[in-house]
Amino acid sequence: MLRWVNAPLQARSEKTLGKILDAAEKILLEEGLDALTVPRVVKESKTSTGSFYARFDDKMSLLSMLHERACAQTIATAEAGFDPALFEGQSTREIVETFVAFAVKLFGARRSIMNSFSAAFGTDKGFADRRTKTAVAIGQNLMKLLLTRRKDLRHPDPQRAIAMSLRVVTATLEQRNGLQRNALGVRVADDLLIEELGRMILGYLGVK
Amino acid sequence: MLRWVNAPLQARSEKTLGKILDAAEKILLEEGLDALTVPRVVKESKTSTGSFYARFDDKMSLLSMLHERACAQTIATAEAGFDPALFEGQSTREIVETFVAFAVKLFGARRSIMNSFSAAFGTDKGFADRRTKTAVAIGQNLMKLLLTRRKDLRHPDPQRAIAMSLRVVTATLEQRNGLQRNALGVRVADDLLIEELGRMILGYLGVK
DNA sequence: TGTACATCAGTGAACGCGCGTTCACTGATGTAC
DNA sequence: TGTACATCAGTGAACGCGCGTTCACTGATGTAC
Repeated sequence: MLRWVNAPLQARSEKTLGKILDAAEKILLEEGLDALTVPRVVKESKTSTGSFYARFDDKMSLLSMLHERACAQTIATAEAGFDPALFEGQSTREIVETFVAFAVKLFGARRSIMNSFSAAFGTDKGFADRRTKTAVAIGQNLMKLLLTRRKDLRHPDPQRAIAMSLRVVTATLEQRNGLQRNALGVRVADDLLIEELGRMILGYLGVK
Repeated sequence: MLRWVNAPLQARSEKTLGKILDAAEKILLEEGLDALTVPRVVKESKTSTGSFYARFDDKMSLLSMLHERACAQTIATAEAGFDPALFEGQSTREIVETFVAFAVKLFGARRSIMNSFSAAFGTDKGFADRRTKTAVAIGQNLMKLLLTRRKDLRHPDPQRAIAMSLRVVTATLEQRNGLQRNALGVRVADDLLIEELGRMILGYLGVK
């Protein structure tokens, strides 16, 4: 599973690995990918360069591991959150509204680590593959949930429409994060964004 | 206007400046911001480090100038393309469809230079300001055009809806560019994207 | 339980590299008389 | 028109810096008998 690290064999080094990962994640979250240098991680985690390279083959291994963790967590969240059993008795409209609100909160609460990796996507095969895998997994879960309400969707091709909806919602939220609080002059409030995105997606899917 | 360059006084240096800008733009377009180093620009433009620093105070000045040019070009394009006079006699539906198709082509043809700058947005005030200014300008022009058809829009707050539509369309296309050809496993074809985005926005605005 | 030794873990100075930038210099252009 | 000189333009070696990474070393832990 954790293929790119040299697995720790003693509790001591397990702890060091944890400290390194925590520090790296913190730096990534607070200051972005550019600030994530090995000297910085080492300093922040109160370890040493040698310890770092005893755990990771190179800097890329650290990035891969962080990305893998973030992807796995995201997939797990989607699987749990989109479980059809959770929505029994609720209207399709409510499902869509819940999905939108959930997405807004997820992207808004703290900038996802995911966003920090975007710079690496063009270059590296591993990152692109992991990102695709994650997107597909989320898509499949949302799809599975919404297709149980297929008869409530008036869009001629519900499957395509669901994929498109996911794409549009995540893109809008990602962009909003990137722009920091400045898109069209003002940062739109969460409530308003949820309302408008909800309206848009409900209309697009043709929810009765 | 070109505030951050030391203006060339002879035709000779004007030409050198042009070569530097062309090379920089090419590198940015083809290989992204990371590849844009001063040694690289100097080599590609067949000039020299000294020439570079005779024109630009520092590397940031080059980036600012490229960004300024791209923003100005984008604003000019929006002003020309969203001129209400161009759409006389056309239905509101056609306007929206034209807008979406135009946006897809614009982002798709060649990755906009704009996307290359996203990494610098968080850090630098100048970039953020310029980007905001550009977004506002595009928004105002689209707004001016669509508000001439206000009575055709059923959305309770057309102004807000237009701003939201612009945001969603650009975000979706930006994300598509970033993901390179890999979003939900497959890159959606232009035609299909135009169709679905068009359907979504038409429905959202409530075009009759 | 105690001792010897192999392995694991941790340290931090040092290296090579490519970056942004400077600078001493040579050559081209414009200006004054 | 010709000459002298100031200024503009261009060159490329060299500098300092921070990065990713290596390595020789010390200390801690586990294992064998």
